[in-house]
Amino acid sequence: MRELGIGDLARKVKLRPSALRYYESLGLLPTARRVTGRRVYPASTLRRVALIKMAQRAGFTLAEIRQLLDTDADRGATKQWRTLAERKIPELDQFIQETQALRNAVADCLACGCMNFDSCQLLSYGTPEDDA
Amino acid sequence: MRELGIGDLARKVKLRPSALRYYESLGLLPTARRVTGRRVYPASTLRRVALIKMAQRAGFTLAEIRQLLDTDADRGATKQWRTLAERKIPELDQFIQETQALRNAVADCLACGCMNFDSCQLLSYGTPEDDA
DNA sequence: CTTGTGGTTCAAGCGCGCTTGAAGTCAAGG
DNA sequence: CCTTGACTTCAAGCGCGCTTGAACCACAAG
Repeated sequence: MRELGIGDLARKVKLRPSALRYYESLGLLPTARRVTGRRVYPASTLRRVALIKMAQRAGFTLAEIRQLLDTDADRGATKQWRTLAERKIPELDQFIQETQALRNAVADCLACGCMNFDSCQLLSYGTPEDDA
Repeated sequence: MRELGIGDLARKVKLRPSALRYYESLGLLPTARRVTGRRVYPASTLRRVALIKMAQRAGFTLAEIRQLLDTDADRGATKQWRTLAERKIPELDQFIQETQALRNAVADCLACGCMNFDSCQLLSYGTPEDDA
């Protein structure tokens, strides 16, 4: 199976066809080949949608993802992508750290037997004593 | 400074006063004490807002965070919070893994000198060969 | 007293990421 | 032939997380 209809693709990537059309309209997916008016996708689209979903989970907006994926492959795009990527890596790092902290906090808090997250004695990070 | 007005609090936590009022309206923050009609917050609110923001970044909805923080501290709430927390920990773990993967992918891709994320030779993960 | 600053409530609006509805096209099956 | 069902386009709608605007209130400085 080297090609997919929009329904098949949607089922595989667990999105609705409408979402895929929406992505196309935003330039997140290249304009699909049409066969008697219907979209037909190459199998490689699976990978692309997987990337989109992953980036999305990591907090990129669809507009940013569009830049990352560089659908139109225009001349300056490579540099654009590099700039965005360089900007995003430290953001991702910080994000990962924070999420780790939250995960551990939740786990510790469960272990300590406290009533709820807010009242847990173990938690102290993240309280801004600092700035004005 | 043990108590804060809404403007002070907003400045410290880097949110707008409107967001704090909104949180209160959702039950995310306890109904603030009023002094001649105006909200006055104890310093502990800083910590609470920090928790809210952290949980939010980790992909919890405000409704879920409300449950985690258990504002109303009702009888069954402790169990509710534990259930939610237990459900969320593996989600957070998976999320962290995925974000790590993305971070590394972006970094590798930058290093490999490819044109863009989609065309990078190094990337192969995340392609669903599996299910129907 | 007046003006300014920063609060209050409430309802409406906005941006994002889709979804839904209306109206139409096409291909296969009974 | 006629239905069924999956698709098409386009515009409008929705839920979330706030923001904004209108109308009002309270205290402080000039």
